[in-house]
Formats: sequence, structure tokens, C-alpha cells
Amino acid sequence: MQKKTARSGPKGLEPDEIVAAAIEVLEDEGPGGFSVRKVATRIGCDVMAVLYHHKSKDGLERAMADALNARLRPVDPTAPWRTRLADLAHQYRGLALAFPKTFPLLLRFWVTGPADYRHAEMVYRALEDAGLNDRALVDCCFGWYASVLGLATAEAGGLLKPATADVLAEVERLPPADYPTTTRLLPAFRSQQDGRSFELMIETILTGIERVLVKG
Amino acid sequence: MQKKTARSGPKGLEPDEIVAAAIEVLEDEGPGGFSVRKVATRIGCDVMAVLYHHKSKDGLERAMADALNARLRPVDPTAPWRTRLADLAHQYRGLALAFPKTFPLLLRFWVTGPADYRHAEMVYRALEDAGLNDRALVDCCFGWYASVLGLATAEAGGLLKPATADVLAEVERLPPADYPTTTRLLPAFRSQQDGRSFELMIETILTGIERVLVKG
DNA sequence: GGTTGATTTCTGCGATGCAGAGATATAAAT
DNA sequence: ATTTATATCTCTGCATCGCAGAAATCAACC
Repeated sequence: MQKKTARSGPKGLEPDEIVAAAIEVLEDEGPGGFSVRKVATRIGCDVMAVLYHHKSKDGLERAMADALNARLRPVDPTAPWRTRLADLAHQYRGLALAFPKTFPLLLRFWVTGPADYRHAEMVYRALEDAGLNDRALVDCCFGWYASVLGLATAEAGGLLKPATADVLAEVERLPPADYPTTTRLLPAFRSQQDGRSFELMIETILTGIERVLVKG
Repeated sequence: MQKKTARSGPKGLEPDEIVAAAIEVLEDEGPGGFSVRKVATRIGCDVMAVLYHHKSKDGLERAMADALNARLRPVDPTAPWRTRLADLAHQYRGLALAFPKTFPLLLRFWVTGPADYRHAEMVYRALEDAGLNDRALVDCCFGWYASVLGLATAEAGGLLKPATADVLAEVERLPPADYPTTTRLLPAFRSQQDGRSFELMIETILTGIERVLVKG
């Protein structure tokens, strides 16, 4: 007699659990090993059932990106705008570290769906409170978003982590005459610390926003 | 009698021209339609010849990313550091606009090859001249790189362009009660101007670097 | 002229995304 | 209760894909 059953179809397959399974597969197998078939076998249904709910592999991947965006918690609206933006940025970093293989999808689908708009609204309000006019606000919001996604994707890809042994070896093989500064920095490469680069860059950008845009 | 023939093998297939053809295919067909087979038919050779020179599809794609990096021209070393970094950033934007489908590969392979190290050396020197110590320099360089790549990828993906009609329509359908700021900004979305967001964000980050890092 | 080693091609295999037709289950209508 | 309509799910099949392995081709050298 209930208006809406918890499970919608004959078998009760729901788009959301498909997406959850898909993210698991992508994280387990990596982008090269990700396939709709593996998602289907993980759920225990036919391949075409997956492609029925999301219309294509591409559609499924867009839904996966939106699922990541949906995990963002709202920020405290009473906090100062810098704190709010920094909070959001760190949430993105958290997503990137928790779902390193899935996260890059956010760069492929700049607008993923409803969850994305909720997040954008938070950013707009923060920049509004910072004192930006509408013109600067829109320009800055997209730029901020792209920068933070770039930084978080770098975290997911391991760029901001301490350098791996093979990269260090490659750097050591560079001719020092052509790369004096790079070779001099080798010790600093080794002692890279987790999260510091990200943290520093967020502070840098926020300060830049304050200096360049608020007064304009 | 010449030491080195222009073409190296029996048929004279060279890794570089394979890469060039591969970039053409990727730009023509998009990431979904890109395949090693199509690259081979464009050159007029067998599929396996392509996979012989670059060991796998992944290897070919890394070489394509490095080919983009190789197009970066050296910056004028006598110019002030801000000018040099801004110049490099704009070169990245140029690459993203010229090769929008290929450019995202740079986010997949953070270290592409030799051309990448040449570029990094330029950034290190600029930050050195800005007055950063080694620790801050390394942290900031990676952060700068990730941010610029994020911004340029956004350009390639069309995020920083004037909003498309369907996105605007989607925004108009949002409930204004939940998204007051987003809906208020609609006129500003329409009048987004090409390149302004990128330019503004680069200035913002450079100013941030000056304020936060140089003094420390 | 035969040997060597680097290139290019040929053949074949398992896996993939997806179109199209059919099967099945649920809800509404009669 | 039976029929009908609709949403969900499965089955079959196909063109394409990346790539392993063996064979063929070619240039240079003794």
C-alpha cells in the first residue's frame, strides 16, 4: 500500500547502489581496469541493467562524480568567509585522498549535477561575504574551483606527496649544468611533508583573493 | 655515408611522428574515440608498430603529454619573476586552447618526461628570484603547477568560457529559495568574458605568493 | 653471403561498450 | 480476477579494442 517501495524495480536495483559499486570497482581496479561488466558482476546483475539506469558508461561516470560531490558537508555559515572556503578546500582534499582513482572524474565533468550546485552556492556566498562585486565573484569562483580541483587532483595523483624513489633517481640523472636549481633542491624533495603544500597553497590563494579582488 | 638517416627503421617510422599523429586523432575523435588502431591507420602502418615504439597505449599517451610540454618556449630570464611565471601560465592556457582534448593528459601523468624537467627548472628559478627559501620553494612550485594545470584544464573543458545555453537553463530551473545567490548571479554568468577569469586568478595567486611566502 | 639486431607485420585471443529483442514483475484499469 | 500498460531486467550478438607471440622484413657489418 506504500506509495513508493524502497526498491524501485522488479529486482530492486537502484541507481545509487550501482554508483556505489562502480566507485568501489574503480578504486579497486584503477581507471584501466574499470568496466561496466565488472560493476554488474559486483552487484550481481546483467551488464545491460547498469546501462539501463545510467544511459552509458559516460553517464555512469558522471553520476559517480556527482556522488563524490554529494559527500561534501555544508560549511558553518557563521564562520568567516576564509574559514568557509578553506573548509571546503580541505573537504575536497579529503575526497581526493579517500577516492584517488575516482576523484579525477570531477575534472572531466565540470558540472556533475545537483550536488554540484549546492556546493557552488556555498562558494558564492563566501565570496559575497568577502566583499566581491558580482563580476569579480563569478570570475573568481570558477578560478577558485579550478585551482582547488587541480590541487586536490595532484594530491590524488601523488604529486604533493614526498617524491618516490624512481622520480628522485631520475632527477639525480639530470645533467647538473642544465638543471642547477633542480639538483640543488634534491634534499628538499626528499623531505616533502604530507599536506603542507596543499595547505600553503590554499592560504596563498585566499590571501591573493583578499588583496587583489576585495578592494577592486 | 651519413651517420644517422633521417628515418631510423626499415620503414622509417619515428616515435615523434607517431605522437604527432596520435594527438591529431585524439583532437579529432575525442577521448572516447581515441584508439591505437586509428593512430596506426592514420600513419599507414600496423597497429603493433605503434605499440612497439611506445610500449603500450598508456606509454603512447604519456609521450603525447610530454610532446605538449615540449612546446613550451623558454621564458626571458631577465624579466622579473612574476612576469616569467605569468608567461608560463599563459603558455599553458594556450596549449589547453589549442589541444583541448589532449591537454587533460597532463593531469594524468604529472611527470611526463624530459620536457617536464626543463619547465620545472624555469619555475624553480623564478621562485628562487622571488626570494623563497628551499622549503617554501618546493612546496609552492608543486602547488603552483597543480593550480595552473587545473585552471588550464578548466579552460580546455569550457568551464571558464561564457556559460552555455543548457547550463544557463539548468540554473534557471533551480529553486530560487535554496539558491538565492546563484540565481542572482545569472546576468553575470551570461557576460563571462574569455580569458578574464584565468588572468585574474593568475594575478591572484602571484600576489598571494608574494604576500604569504616571500617574507617567511 | 651469411649473421646479427632492430623494426614492421600477421594472427589470434579475451574483454569491452552497447544496440535490439525478448522476458519479467509491478501497478493501474477494467 | 483479468487485462493492460509501463518500468525494469536479461539474453544474444556485433564491431571494436589492447596486446601477446611468432613470423617476416630490412639495414649494417664481418
